[in-house]
Amino acid sequence: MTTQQISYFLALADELHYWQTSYKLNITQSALSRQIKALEEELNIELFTRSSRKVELTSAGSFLQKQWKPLLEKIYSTVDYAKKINKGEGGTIVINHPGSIAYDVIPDLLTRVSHSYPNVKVELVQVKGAEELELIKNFRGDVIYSRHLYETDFLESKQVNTDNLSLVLPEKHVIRKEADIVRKVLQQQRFILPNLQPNDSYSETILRFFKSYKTTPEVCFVSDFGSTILSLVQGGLGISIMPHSFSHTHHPGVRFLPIPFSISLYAYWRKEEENALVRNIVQFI
Amino acid sequence: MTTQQISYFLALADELHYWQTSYKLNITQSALSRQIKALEEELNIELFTRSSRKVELTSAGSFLQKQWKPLLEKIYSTVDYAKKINKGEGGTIVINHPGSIAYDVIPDLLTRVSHSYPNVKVELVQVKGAEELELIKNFRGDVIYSRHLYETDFLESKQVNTDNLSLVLPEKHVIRKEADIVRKVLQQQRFILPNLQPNDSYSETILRFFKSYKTTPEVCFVSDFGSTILSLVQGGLGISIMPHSFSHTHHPGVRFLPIPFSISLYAYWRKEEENALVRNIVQFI
DNA sequence: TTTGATTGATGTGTTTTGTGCATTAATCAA
DNA sequence: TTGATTAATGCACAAAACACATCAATCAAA
Repeated sequence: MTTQQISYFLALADELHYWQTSYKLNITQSALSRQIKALEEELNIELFTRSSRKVELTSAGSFLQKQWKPLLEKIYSTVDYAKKINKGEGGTIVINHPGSIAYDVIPDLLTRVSHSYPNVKVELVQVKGAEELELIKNFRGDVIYSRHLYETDFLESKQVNTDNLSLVLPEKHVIRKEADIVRKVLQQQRFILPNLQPNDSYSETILRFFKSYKTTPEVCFVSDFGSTILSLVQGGLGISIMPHSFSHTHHPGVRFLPIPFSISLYAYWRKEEENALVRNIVQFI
Repeated sequence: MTTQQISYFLALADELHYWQTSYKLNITQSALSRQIKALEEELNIELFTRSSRKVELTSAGSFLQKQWKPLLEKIYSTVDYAKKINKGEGGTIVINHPGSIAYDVIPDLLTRVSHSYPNVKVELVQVKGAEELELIKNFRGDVIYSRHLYETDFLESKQVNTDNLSLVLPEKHVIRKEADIVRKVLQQQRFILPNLQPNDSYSETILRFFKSYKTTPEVCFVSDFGSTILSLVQGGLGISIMPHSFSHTHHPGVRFLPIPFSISLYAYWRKEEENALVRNIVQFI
C-alpha cells in the first residue's frame, strides 16, 4: 500500500471515471486501473463496482474514502512539518491572528522575533472559527491568536491582553460622548460589522452590546477587514464597533468612543512542541 | 512512500539498530538500509544520524515517529473495518461493556441479536477509561456500554438504565438493614472493591457513598471481576459494593442491601455508522 | 599498537513491480 | 445494426526492491 495508491484511490472515488481521473493524475488509464486493482487485491476489499460503463463506490470504498482523506492529509502535513524541523532555525513559522491585532500585538511580536532570529521567515494567516484549531492540529500553523477561549488538552495558552471595544464614528457624528449612546439613537444607525458568527466570542460580545440596549443592529455592510471598515466609516456609510486598539492606526476622519465591553485575546501553541524555533518564539508572547 | 516504508521506519526508530531491526522484519539488513535511505531521499528529510556504529533519530525523525505511529495504526484499523463492511451481514461486531452488566443487559441484547442475525459473531471485550473511547474511535469496537457520561460530537448515545448500588454482605453479617449502616460500623469493615480510578463515574459514586458517612474505606482486596468479589465476600474476607443487578446471579451465602446511590448505564455508538450490521444491532439497544 | 568483531553502506545480478502503448470486450445510444 | 465510449488486459520495457557478498569505519580486547 503506497500513499500514491491511496491518493489514486481518493481521486477515482471523487471522479468515478477511470479515463478522466487518469488524465488528471497524469498517468494512463491502464496504470490507474492496475493500481486500483493492486490495492483491492492487497487489502482484499472490493473498493468499486465497475461495469464497462459505470464505476461506483462500494460501501467499504465509501467508508475508506471518508476515513482516508483526512488521514492522508495528516500524513502529508506531518511530513511538511518534519521538513521544517529538519531545516532548523532558518525555518518559517506560521502565525494565525484576527485582523484586529495587526496593528499592535503582531508588530510587537515580529519586532522581537526578527531581532533575535533575523533569518526566520514569519507567515501570517487569518482564518477563524473551527479552522484555526485544524490549522494548529495539522501543523499548518504554529501559533494562534484568537479571541476565543479554547479548552483543549493538546494546546498551551496564555491570555495576551484584554481590549476595550469602541464605537467607531465619523468625525462629525451626532454621538459625541458615552451618554449619547441611547436606544433611540442606536436604532437610527446603520452598522458596518464583521461577519457575526455563532460560537464566536467576538461576535457574541458585539451582540451583547446591542442586547444591553434592547435592540439589534441594522447591518448595511459586512467586512472582516479593519481598514475597509475604517474607510467606510470615514466615508459616512455607517458606524462600527471595533477593538479600541485600532485607534492606534490614526485613521483620519474617524473617532473611537470606548464602550464598556471588552474582549480578551489568547495565544495558543502546541503542548510539547518539537520545533525548537517555535518553542523559542513562544517565549516572546 | 509506502506503508511498508513507514513501518520499517517506525521499527528502526524503536530499535535504533539496523541488523536487529531487519531480523525482526524478516528482511536483510541491506534491504532495510536502502528503504530507509529511499524514504529519506523521497521526503528530503534526514531521519537518522548514523555512523558505522550508532544510529540515532534526528529531531525531525523523532517528530515523525510520534506522529506516524498512531496514524499508521489508524490506517490499518480503517482497513480492517472496511473489510468488515465489505463482508456484510455475516460479520463480527465488537461490544465493550463493564463486567457488572454481564448478567442482564448483555444476555438480553445477545438473545435478540442472535435471533435476528443468527450468523453474526459478537465479540465481547472489557476495557475501561480512556481506552473505551480509543476503541470506538479506531473502529476496533462498535458499541460501548459505559457507566461514564461522555459528551462527544462523533458518538450517539442512549441511557440504558439506572441501577442501584448495594452493599454486598455475607449471609450472617452484622449489618441487617439500612439503618445498621452507620459511620462506626463502616469504619470497622474491610472492603473488597474494584480498582477505584479518578474521573470514573462508578468509582466516584462509590467514594460519594463513603464521603456521605465521612469516612474512607479500608480496602483489603481489589478486583474488577464481579464473581471474584462475590466469592471473597462469601468467604467472609470483607464486604463490597456492587450494582444491585448482580444479585440476579443468586450467589449463595451473599446478601445484597440496597443503598441510596445509583449509577446510570449508557450505550454509545458512532454517528453516521457505515456498517449496516452495526446500525441494525443498535436498534436493539 | 594490533587484531578481530560488529555495524551500516554499497556493488552486483536477479526478480518483482509499475508504466505506456495497443488492443479487446462490454455496454450504451443513435 | 453500428459507432462511440469505457474499463480490462497482453506485451515490452524501465524502474525498483531484494538477497548475497563485500567494504569501510569503529570499537573493544589482547
